Amino acid sequence: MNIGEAAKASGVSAKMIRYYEETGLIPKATRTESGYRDYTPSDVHMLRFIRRARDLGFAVTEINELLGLWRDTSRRSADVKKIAKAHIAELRQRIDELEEMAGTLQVLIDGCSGDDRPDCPILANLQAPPSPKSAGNSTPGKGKLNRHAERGAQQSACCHATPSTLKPRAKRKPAK
Amino acid sequence: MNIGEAAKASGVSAKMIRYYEETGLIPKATRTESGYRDYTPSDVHMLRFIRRARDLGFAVTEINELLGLWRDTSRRSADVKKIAKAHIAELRQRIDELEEMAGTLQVLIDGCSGDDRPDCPILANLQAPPSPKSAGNSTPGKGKLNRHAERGAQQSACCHATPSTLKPRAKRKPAK
DNA sequence: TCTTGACCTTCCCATCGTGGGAACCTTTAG
DNA sequence: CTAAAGGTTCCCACGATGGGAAGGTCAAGA
Repeated sequence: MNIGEAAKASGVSAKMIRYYEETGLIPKATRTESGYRDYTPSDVHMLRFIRRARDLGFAVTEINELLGLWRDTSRRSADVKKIAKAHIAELRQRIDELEEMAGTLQVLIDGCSGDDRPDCPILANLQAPPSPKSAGNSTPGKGKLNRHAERGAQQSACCHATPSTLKPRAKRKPAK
Repeated sequence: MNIGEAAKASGVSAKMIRYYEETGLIPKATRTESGYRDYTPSDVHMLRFIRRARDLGFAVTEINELLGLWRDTSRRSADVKKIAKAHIAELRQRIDELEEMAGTLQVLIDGCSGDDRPDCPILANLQAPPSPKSAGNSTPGKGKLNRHAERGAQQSACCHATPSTLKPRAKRKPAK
């Protein structure tokens, strides 16, 4: 079947299928004489696996590891569990961060009259947030929340014969 | 003071200060004779406002609206509250999505022995997730979680004299 | 005075996963 | 035979941020 049909059957868009192929997450599809990609039901199965993993929030690099284990019938479930646990920890961390934001914001919203008057605790807080907690905190600029946190953990030193580096295409140095 | 000092004093990196200026979130800084950007304590105040709003998860477009209200001393607090409420709704939605992921994943993790055997409910679920809920669901490919959801809500039709479009540099629409 | 190092400037690139769209080729239905 | 639908590659954009190169500026110490 062609890419459009595979997309419909798997829930992964044609664009993303090409992208996954390009980055090496999935093997290169075979081609028809005219150059169209051709997919088997087995390929669709794999795409659905990927789709589901994305729905659970796994990053593509993590999915790459999961796919390796999926294909390896002599895998140890401990390895799978380890990845899943690392991922859920990340999810919970993000949840915590968002909840901290939401909690603070809710307090401010509750304190805002929301009428025609200009006075607003929301703006007041943005303008001059109180020191985070307890007394004696005199370094207001240091308490970073690290909201968009720690995304640099790419190099997972995995090594199941990592596909083709899993890095998006070229980077043609302009030879300026 | 120069950009490095302003960065230190506000908690916003020099890179981001230049970016905010470029996108029109903040007005263009005055320059010294030699071309260095020059900041007043008032500018730093504004940068701290931005920093705090980012810490609460507000997107730059939302901060743009908040800044407009902040500067407008005859604002209505209702307008501020509206923005904050819209934002908290978004936060809670993201939290819900993440919690759904984490919940599902936790169940799978709990069911995984995590030993040397290959059998693993995590992989099994990725491979063939059960129908979302109740019986009779025969359209397994349709239940999108919409994880990276609805990000297209840019056009907020705000109109407090939006700075310089707030879009990062060029966009040269090919005049189609 | 000269040097050095720290800082500034602009400009480009990368991230991550996804979509939009142009330009062009192939398949299929009418 | 033609037109539409859908395939192909290639480039661009998003959002917010960081890295870094090439070159100018400033301040402190020899």
